[in-house]
Amino acid sequence: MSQFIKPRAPKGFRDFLPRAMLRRRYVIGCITEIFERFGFDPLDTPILELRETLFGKYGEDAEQLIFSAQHGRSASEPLAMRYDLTVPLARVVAQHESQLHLPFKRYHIAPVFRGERPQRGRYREFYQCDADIVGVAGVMADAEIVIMMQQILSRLGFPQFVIKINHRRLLTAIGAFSGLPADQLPDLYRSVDKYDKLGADGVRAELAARGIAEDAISRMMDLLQAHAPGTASLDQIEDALGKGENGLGELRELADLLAAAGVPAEHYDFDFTMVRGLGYYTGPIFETVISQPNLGSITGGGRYDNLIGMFRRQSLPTTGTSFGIERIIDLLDALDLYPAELGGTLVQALVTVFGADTRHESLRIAEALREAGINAELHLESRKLGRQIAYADRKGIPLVAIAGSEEISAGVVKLRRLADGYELFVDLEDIGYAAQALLAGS
RNA sequence: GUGGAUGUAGCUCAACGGCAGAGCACCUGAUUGUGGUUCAGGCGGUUGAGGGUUCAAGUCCCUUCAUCCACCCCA
Repeated sequence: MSQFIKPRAPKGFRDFLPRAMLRRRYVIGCITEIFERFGFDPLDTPILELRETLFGKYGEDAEQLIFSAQHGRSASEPLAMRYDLTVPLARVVAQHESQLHLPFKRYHIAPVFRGERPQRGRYREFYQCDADIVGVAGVMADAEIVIMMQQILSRLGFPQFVIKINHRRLLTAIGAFSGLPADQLPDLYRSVDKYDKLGADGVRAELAARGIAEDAISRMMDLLQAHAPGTASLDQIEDALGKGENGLGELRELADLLAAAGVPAEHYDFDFTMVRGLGYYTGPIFETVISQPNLGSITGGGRYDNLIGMFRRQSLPTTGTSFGIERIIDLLDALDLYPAELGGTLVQALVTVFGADTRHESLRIAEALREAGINAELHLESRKLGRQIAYADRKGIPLVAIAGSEEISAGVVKLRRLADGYELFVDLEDIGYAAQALLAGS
């Protein structure tokens, strides 16, 4: 035993066996389909970026989680593994702008890496599914992102979900209104973000612990907790803050557009206690939380108009969202929301082999099935028939094609459907059609 | 990074400081051309690793590694 290396993936990194892979492919397929339906085109970028591309974008804490990736003998270019897909997007836009047409709408589904301590729903390598619109400053772009989020979450079959919407400028305005110094805004964000977990009193306590004045706390808590159906909560805030560059106008416009697009009112909600952690957001922000099994947020996004300016003289307005497919998959697992036909294998038919004298015929059967578009696996060893059928059964292959000496001398193939044991004989030239019919359940 | 819990067969878990076990899975046969049920048999372990206490350690102590949970942070 000790001569073997203990088989183990690195901490926070996972293998995906076929059954899990099929589920991932299903989820990614649903999301991709709707991204494309909304006019987004695919983009991919290297897993490694120059260290200087990533650093200075995420904040000090996050930077400590970036994996560096050095090759032993070429230390000339300091490299790091990508931490998200947003900074690579900004780099690509700045680098290839002559080849892109604005507005640039791209989606990007790829693994990213963070050196966090792993936990359920949190890994060191995980996929992000991002869709972003570069070059549009107006709320139409934000509205399209939210409309698309709503369609994807519905498509995945979540019975109930709420997209929380807030606005970064509104949070800033509330802070200013309450008399909070600008340099304490990050403290405000961090504490308010825990509202769901700590409750109003917990947030008050934490703000106080951060050294924020009592009267400022109570003034802003009243505003942050404003909650009323539809745009009524916006009215409450406006009564206190008045009109101005506080994001309220954009949120009203957003509500108007969502309603016009037919987004059901129960699927979105203005929630002034929702804060996105990342510092680069500048406008409307979005987040979806599903609370049944609590795995944290499954989507996150918003407007970040200044990020591209890190790579380019003039920035470009950008808005977008990210789907956390690892958590979505964990939720679909828990709620069992996969379509029934999603099994453990893609193989639709197993072609049995009796022995050396019949294997030519088995090869021809497999080929006939494949020509008919059926995923056919040829049994590569001539074990006894019961073993071969048992193999198909355990693997979840629905059909077995049998051609022993009896069938061969009669010029036919026997097809057996394992679900109900139904069998029929067909000519080789009809096998594709017959197999299709059996798979369809007739 | 901080705190807590847990590591025994491929998997889920038992075993008072006293011979390491069960269920499931796997393999073989009953059934030489028919799976899922049943029956019989079989394979499978340096109890995560290292050290200590003891006549004796899976069990107690220390160290270390890993996993899970909470915090921090996030998808």
